[in-house]
Amino acid sequence: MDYKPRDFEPKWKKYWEDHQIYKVDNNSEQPKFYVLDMFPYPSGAGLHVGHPLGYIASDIFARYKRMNGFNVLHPMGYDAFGLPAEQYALQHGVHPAISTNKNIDRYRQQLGNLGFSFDWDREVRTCEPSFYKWTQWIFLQLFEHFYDTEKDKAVPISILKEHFEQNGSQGIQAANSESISFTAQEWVEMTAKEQNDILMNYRLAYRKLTYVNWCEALGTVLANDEVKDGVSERGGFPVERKPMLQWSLRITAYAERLLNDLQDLEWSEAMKKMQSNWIGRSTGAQVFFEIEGSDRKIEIYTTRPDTIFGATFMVIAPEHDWVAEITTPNQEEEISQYLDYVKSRSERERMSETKEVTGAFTGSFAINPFNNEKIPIWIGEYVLKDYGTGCIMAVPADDERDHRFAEKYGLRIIDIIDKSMYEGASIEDKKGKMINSDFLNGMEVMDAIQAINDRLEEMGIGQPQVNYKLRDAIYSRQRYWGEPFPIVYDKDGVAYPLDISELPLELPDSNDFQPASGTTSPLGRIKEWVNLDNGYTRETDTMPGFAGSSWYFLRYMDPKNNEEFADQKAINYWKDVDLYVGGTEHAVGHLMYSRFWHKFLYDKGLVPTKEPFRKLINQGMIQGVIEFIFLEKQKEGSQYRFVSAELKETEERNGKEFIPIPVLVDYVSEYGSDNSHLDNEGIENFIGWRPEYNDAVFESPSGVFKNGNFTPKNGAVKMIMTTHSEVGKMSKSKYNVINPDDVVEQYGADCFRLYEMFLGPIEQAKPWDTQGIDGVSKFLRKFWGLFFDRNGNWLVKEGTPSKEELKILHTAIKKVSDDIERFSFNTCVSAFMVATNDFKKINSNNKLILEEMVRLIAPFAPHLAEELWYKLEGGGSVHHASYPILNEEYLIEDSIEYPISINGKKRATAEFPADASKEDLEKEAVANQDIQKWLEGKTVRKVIVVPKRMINIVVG
RNA sequence: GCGGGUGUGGUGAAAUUGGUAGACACGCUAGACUUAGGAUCUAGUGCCGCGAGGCGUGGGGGUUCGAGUCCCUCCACCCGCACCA
Repeated sequence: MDYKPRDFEPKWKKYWEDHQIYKVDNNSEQPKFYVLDMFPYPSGAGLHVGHPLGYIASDIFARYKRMNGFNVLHPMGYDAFGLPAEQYALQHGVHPAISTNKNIDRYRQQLGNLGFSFDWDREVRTCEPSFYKWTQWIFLQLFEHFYDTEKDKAVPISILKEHFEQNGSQGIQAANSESISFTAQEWVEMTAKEQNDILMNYRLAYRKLTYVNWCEALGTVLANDEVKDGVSERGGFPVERKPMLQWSLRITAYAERLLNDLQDLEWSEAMKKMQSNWIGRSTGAQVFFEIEGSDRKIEIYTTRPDTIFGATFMVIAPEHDWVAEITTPNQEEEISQYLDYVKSRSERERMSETKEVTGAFTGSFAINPFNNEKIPIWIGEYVLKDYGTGCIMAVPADDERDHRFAEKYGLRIIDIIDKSMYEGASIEDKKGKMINSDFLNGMEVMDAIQAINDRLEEMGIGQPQVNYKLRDAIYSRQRYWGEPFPIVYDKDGVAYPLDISELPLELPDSNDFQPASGTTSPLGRIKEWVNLDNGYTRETDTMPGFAGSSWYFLRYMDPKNNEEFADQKAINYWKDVDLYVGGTEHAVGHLMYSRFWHKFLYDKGLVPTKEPFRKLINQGMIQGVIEFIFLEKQKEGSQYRFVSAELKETEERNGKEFIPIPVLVDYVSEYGSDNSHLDNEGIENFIGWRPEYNDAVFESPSGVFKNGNFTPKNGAVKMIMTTHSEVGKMSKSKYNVINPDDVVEQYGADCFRLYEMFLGPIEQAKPWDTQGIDGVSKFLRKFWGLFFDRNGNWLVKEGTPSKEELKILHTAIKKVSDDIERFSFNTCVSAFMVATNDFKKINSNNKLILEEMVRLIAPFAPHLAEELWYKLEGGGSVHHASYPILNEEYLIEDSIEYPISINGKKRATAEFPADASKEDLEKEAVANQDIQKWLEGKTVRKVIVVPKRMINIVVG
């Protein structure tokens, strides 16, 4: 009987489901282990072979831990709200709820195909009211808290109110958007609206007029991490900066903790670096400058306060609040022209054209507090409104951008640092001796920074300050498909939270979910939902895609709870995620927000750990091969002409232009190789798929193909239309998606699992290669062949295993266990191959040995293992059996083959008893026949013996 | 520009603490079996060389009895960030 996975894989899937083999209990005496995958967006394209890579790895690990006596939480769910799901729904003209559910069903079926050990009873969907009730609830908790910078934790807003009533803003230590001061008396006399506005300045979830990333094409604002290179991450649409009244989360309050706690995480250095760069901590100083003819002082932030004597001008951001105020009448024209220019530029242009500095003079001057010199104040695009104070003192001698600006506008440059004693030091290195700097002269830069900071504080015009690049997270989206905000407004616009009894606030059903091109959200159009009987109105924006994913991992612990986001007992049992597997693309989005929410819940005593994800593994992308043929650029109405890759090369040199057209990989022969091409049949298929090219001419060195007729050249027997291959992301638009279902259909789920692992290290990107899978399939048949001969006869024999059999087995146990622990799954697979080959060689069919082998392979090939376990044991599930235990005794060798080297080059090998003494080995090695001829005429100076490893003879 | 990573046969890769480089596969070559082969089995397969032997982990240099592994330096590619004051 041959290995036929199709015969038994479905049977066991059903068995596992019927018998709830993977059900997880929260009440267990066993130690816990939480293995989590980043849950997928159920997009319309379905899963491709890249998605399961991480799921397979985590499933193997979960199964391994389970067999080792852990109570393993290994759940799966769907990140079903947010832009991708909604864009799909819009494109296909169906309601997002319907398309999302359809996509989920497809994902569920595809995932089910692969034999994962998920406890499906714990499935979560972020778009279900029972789930987002608690997303809304956590949002309200954020709304009801502020960040106490003294206690360094979140504290209820009621405490803040009490403080204001008694002391006003005096002595308040809280993270805020801007510093405000008022007395207790003033507070008490304020209207509800005024008080509310002040509280908004402190809430962890707050509403404020901010410059946001507005994406017209998507009809919504986006968070910073959703914008890449000035365009939206989803769809690549232009993004502009625009002031809007939006909800934000005060993640910046947690910046320091988010940075510091990275240190204890078992994440890759790259991942930690990405996060710490995103947080972007810098230390410097805040300095106030007087403005000539005004009693206001302008605040700047600098990391180089020591260079203040070289500050010959100031630059403030064009969006800075004070621009109008400090612009003098005769500069108004110029400034307003410049502002128009800035406005006309897209975010994209602003980011890509950074070499050219631009600006305009406001006409005002600041006063250098140390020498009373007048410093002209300019506005310039290169100063960002969001960072620091939106205003800098420019030191052209010590900053490249300031230098360019000064050169362009003819501003003064004063050298303030002598770097002559530091060869190769760059303009921005903090090295050198201060010159032209009054009381700082002669000091080293680092000392000067200290000295000037002290002086600033003495004079009361500044102080050391820490700054972060991290921005608060914009939390409003002007879209339909998201969690509604549990917020209502009175007629003054004061925001009130809904009571928990009113949660979930369900998303109203509507077929009018198109995003508006202006700034109103689709929900705003549902008047009966927005307007309440008491005259209050609802918030019409929805929450962003990252809302649900910021806490979903906690919900799996107790997914059906309707009283709490999860039962405290469950949370205290499962605590945190021990192993989290997912892609690097979430480095600064999801992973940052989750850590932030988790820390907030930690402050509230609702979770027992500071960090949600202890260990993180980033699976590499499985890339697809994209195949192109080339369409000649042509005049309107003329015939389509395609050429092969070679022809394109030559014709391009003659000035012709071509457009690469992707071809379905199914039509390409030998795809991914140097010889990838379309043959006659391939071209017919291509035309069938793209009928608009029905009459096109196809040309290659092998001939011409047109209307089904092939005219050969150079004696060719068929059309060879060479394609151009590229390796890239698998995507529907590139027609290079491989569906795991097809692979499972052909080879079986176990083979698919094993092959994806065998492909290479889990963290590495690698192209999908259709050829290699045969090797794994062959291995599975060989493994099966240890149990059955080709006629289906049972080969397994009872008896005492031989020493040799035990050695092969335990070598495999050691290798596989060690390699699972270090997430080296590709080498596990090769260890199985080695063991199988070895057993085959000695015709081993011992039952005790094979039982162990079946348990060893169970996490990798769960169906095969279950089938063989059933044949061996007659019942029970191998997945409830224990993992094989290594007995080192079986690995001990009687004799060892030593390599013998001369001056480090291997010249011979020889077998010696394992317990041979160093002296004997030395003597024997030198006496070795093969070695002797190398020693002729040489003197042996030294012999190095590393027991059980090697022998090296040093000659001179 | 800054930060991180990678570089090993024709290909995917292995080598866990400095100790036989290329395990395990794919591919390729030859052979066996077979009505057939895109099935199976056997042998071979880093490169150069008939051979003895030499060379070999991106290049160059160093430490060491011994370096893919450690140090210095240069190069290439990939990823992330990028006017952050």
